[in-house]
Amino acid sequence: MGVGTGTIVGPSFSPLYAQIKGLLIASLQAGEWKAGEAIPSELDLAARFGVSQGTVRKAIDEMAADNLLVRRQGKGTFVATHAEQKVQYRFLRLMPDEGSGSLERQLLDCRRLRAPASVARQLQMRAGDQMVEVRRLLKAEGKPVVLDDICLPGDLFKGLTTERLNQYRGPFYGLFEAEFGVHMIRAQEKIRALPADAEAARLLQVPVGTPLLSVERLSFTYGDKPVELRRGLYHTASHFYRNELN
Amino acid sequence: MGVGTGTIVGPSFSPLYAQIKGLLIASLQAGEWKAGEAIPSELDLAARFGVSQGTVRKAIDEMAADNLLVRRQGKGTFVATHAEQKVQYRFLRLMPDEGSGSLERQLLDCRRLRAPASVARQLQMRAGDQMVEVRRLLKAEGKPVVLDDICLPGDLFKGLTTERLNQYRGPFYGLFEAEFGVHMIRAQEKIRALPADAEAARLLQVPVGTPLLSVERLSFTYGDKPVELRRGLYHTASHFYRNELN
DNA sequence: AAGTGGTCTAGACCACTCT
DNA sequence: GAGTGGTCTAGACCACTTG
Repeated sequence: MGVGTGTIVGPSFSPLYAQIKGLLIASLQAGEWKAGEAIPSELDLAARFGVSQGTVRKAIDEMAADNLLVRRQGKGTFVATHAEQKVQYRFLRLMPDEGSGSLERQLLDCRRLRAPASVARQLQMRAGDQMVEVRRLLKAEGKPVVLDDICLPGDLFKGLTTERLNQYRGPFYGLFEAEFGVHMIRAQEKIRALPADAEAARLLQVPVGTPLLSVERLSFTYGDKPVELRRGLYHTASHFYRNELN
Repeated sequence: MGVGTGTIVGPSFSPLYAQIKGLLIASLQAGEWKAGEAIPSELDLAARFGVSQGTVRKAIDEMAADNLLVRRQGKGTFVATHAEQKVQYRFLRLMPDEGSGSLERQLLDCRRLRAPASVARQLQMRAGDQMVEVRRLLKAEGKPVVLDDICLPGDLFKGLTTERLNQYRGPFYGLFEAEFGVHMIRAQEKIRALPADAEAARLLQVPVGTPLLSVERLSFTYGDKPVELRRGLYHTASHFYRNELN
């Protein structure tokens, strides 16, 4: 196996289960198991890595806590996916004041362009590299609620077109997994209150100057690689952003 | 011990470690160990409950993940507290665009009144029961950034006065633990964008109508009992609300 | 019945803190 | 050196799913 207790000078200690976790993440990253598929059983993995079941278990436990894997008793352990009913819209915190609140999608725009410096920096690209920009509305009962502006690295999303986006049922992140092999596993958001400018006011059908929630999201895939920069404007008259603090 | 595998009709199964966890939470709630104190060692608890160390371990692991306890290798396991440097402002997600961003507190008001119906309902009190209302500003480099309006049940916070609040160093939640034995362990927030009304505009020193982040927080103590309703108005010109999605 | 994840145990040893 | 939490093992048995 080649485990050891860490490097001579290094961060002093890396337990076996953490190393197993690293190997499993590398396999996910390499696409050895695809989104929604089962990974090998704990006993199989224990045999493969030459450790006990308990050690594999602890590695998988952490990955399940990180939402990288999903355990299902009696069935197996599966690669987490955004394309299933249960966790759909995992990253969307918008809730309606009343009602269930299913949202319709309306695509506004999808085009390729050169990344401006500010976007390139956050996505760790070079300024001028190709990127894809998608703009869309989310509507609740016909009324626009969210205006999204999504920036993606061009090299990872080569075949992305308006048609592909319109064909696909379910959230974008499901499409990104299935068609481009890009899994969003983590994101950070910066939230502010801003007045609607002319364009946002027109698209969201509110007066210019209406306070909107500005949600700037940077999403990461395996290895903390940033792969999406998204700016949402939320009209919070009959919806709110829900957050749980622990 | 009286463990068993659950009731005849009930939710079909309750593992030992979950029962241990329940007993430990009950002890916390009863005040057997106070905020910041050490609880007994894993071996002591295993002996007390008549189970193996591993079972106690799993119970404590979950409670540490829930931020109820803090493990410190070589020292022991401690009751989590809001009154220590490391996790200070655990529930405050406001970040400055640049700089470190230490905040000064300015108390505006602290008075007792009868709870209006809307507040009473959320705090599970009866309308007309006594409550305490605290209002305060948070300032960064002299400029007001947050206007908080805090509602607390009167019966739990009997001796709470302007003086006590002003004397105490550190976050309110530290005071609440030390003086009133009330631990906030979880909260949910509803966030909207709203225009500043006349009073908010005056206190936050912004023009009337300026978009503000409205953060409505309901905080819970052990047993999912709501014990604080807080409404914050955040001026997000040079600060933002930070959120991590997993 | 076979295979999966889930629980529980008992014991060994390691890493860290304090005295 | 003694006491604490942290890791790892091996094995038994339970709960759940599928054939």
